[in-house]
Amino acid sequence: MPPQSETSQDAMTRSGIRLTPQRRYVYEALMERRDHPTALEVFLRAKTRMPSLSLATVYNCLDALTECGLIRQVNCDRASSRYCPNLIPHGHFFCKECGVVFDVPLDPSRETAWEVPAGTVVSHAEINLRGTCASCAQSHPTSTL
Amino acid sequence: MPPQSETSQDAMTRSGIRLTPQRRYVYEALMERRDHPTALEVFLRAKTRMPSLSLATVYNCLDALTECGLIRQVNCDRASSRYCPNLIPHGHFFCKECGVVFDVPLDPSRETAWEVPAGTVVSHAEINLRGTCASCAQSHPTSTL
DNA sequence: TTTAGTTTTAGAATAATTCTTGATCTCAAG
DNA sequence: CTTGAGATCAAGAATTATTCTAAAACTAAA
Repeated sequence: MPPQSETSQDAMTRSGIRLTPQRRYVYEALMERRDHPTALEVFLRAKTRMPSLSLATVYNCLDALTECGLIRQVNCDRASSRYCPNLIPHGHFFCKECGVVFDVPLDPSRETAWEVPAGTVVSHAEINLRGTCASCAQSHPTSTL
Repeated sequence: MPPQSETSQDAMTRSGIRLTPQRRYVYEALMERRDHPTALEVFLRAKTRMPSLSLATVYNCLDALTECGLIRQVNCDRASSRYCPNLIPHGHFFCKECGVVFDVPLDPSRETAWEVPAGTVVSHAEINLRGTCASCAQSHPTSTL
């Protein structure tokens, strides 16, 4: 895990991959808003700054950035993968109504929340919540009893 | 949520969809082993009993069964969806080496493991663990220090 | 500079899933 | 019993996100 103070350059050097202009633009496109864009959305954002950029390169760059731990890939069901620059461990909430995705802080005691057989090595935990976000729930009189 | 004593017939009637022969074969193909088959694997299993069955119908049936709450769809990254007849709330572990998928019991205290904004309605929580299963970890001398 | 390895690009290919269409089935009303 | 509306099924086409391929461009080291 990269320490919070590490620069993106550091993280990539450590992983043995180069911080090319394309990778920098892709990373910046992801950092420029605190949302969870798809590869296509990242492509459209980054393309304004580097018109020669291709979608295949965006996929390559997102893979490279994910592999060196600078960003995270986020999946919900079989929808397009989304990408998240928040490296602090957290879960994700997906609103069924409006499609919004937001980070969900985790209680540090969550380590005890599951039991795996002895000898199992858990390297990554993914927590996805689905439901209705506060603003969508409000415009729905369904649960107002 | 269907009570544990409810038959599959009951669950489908309650949901207003019919328990057709195709849906029954698909459901039985899933129940016949305690694993997590893909739609294609379910198709191959069920086809031995009903050779006229088509893959599109298996997808339809799995959707119908998922919607009426008789089975669960399980996703890991962007791999094919898998299906799980275990209705007790639980997570899933995915082995990166051998691809095995198994159920992970959850600690009942997990409800407090995340914090969503006030007004958010969480209808479903998905917990996916990735790593190395016990038998793969054993054949790897990597963590033997 | 050569050279080997990495990266980018464009477009083709892949694969899981969904869609479309017409046939078939089911159930309830007449 | 018929009949008709709606649900379901099958086959294959279509979709779509993603990966692959091959050639060009780039980079860093010898």
